[in-house]
Amino acid sequence: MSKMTVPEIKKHLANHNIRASLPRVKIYDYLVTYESHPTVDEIYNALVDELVTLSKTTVYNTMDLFAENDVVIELLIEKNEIRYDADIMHHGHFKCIKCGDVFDFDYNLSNADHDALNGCELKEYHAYIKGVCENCNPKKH
Amino acid sequence: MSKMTVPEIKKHLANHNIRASLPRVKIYDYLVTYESHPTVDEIYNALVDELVTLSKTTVYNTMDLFAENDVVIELLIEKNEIRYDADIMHHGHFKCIKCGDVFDFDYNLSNADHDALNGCELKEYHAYIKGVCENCNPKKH
DNA sequence: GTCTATGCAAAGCTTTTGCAGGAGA
DNA sequence: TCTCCTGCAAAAGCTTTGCATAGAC
Repeated sequence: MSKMTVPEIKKHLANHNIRASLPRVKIYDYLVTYESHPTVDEIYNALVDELVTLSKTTVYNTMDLFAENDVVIELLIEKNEIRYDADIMHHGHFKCIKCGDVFDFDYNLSNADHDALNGCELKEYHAYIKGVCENCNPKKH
Repeated sequence: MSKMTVPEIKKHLANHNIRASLPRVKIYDYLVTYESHPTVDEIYNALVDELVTLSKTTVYNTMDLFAENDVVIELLIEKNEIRYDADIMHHGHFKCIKCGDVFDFDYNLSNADHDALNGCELKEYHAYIKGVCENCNPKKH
């Protein structure tokens, strides 16, 4: 059950100067459908059954292309691990250290007190919090 | 010119259940002296002239130990790159995409609007901003 | 003296690169 | 036809592991 139709995905990619191809459309579809902030490995494993000739090289190439063209954001939360988010709106990420799931949350870092950055040109805001989510929290009521 | 004396460093490490050794003291001294948020490679290269038998294995082991015992924070700003910060107080990092330098700035993510995290136990706050610093900004006055 | 840390060498992974074949315009 | 994309194989590079020696207490 996708959140975007294939023509919508094609148009969205074209708007970001990315030509459509089967791997690119399927990868983008996977990202917007599951919103699971997957790694390259997870994307590859999720799609290789359907796209039997898919290679990790293509997934790496595609994710780099998507990131360069602002179609996805690279999430750096755990070391030696890059996750991808197709929601490029300004938001934060919460990672549960028990179940490993990553949730979105709203915040506004640009309102924060960062006078030290006067004179700097700010381009990208990133924020994440680690902790224990409601489902994993034994204190939940 | 160090910001902490060797006895102070030894005591600080001991307070965090870390035994002193020459590599550990020198690495910690390097972190607090230069505040440059270095990578393992940069730490190794900076110290190997003085500690001629130093190995990267030791730097890796030491940084993992420091991170586990809350003596340093791991900064994940650029993919495939881990930087270390001996300032474990809650603060944000600004990385200049031109010169590559990383500066600290104050902020308070805990004041942010993140109702979505009600019920979650929040343990670590991380925030970073990328942009162009004052020195690299051609528009500076 | 005992236990722990160091550091060399080798292994293990992830990621990148080179390139030939194939798909799309 | 021409260009770009794909994906196999190999290379590269960072990080981890095993283990014998060295050092800390």
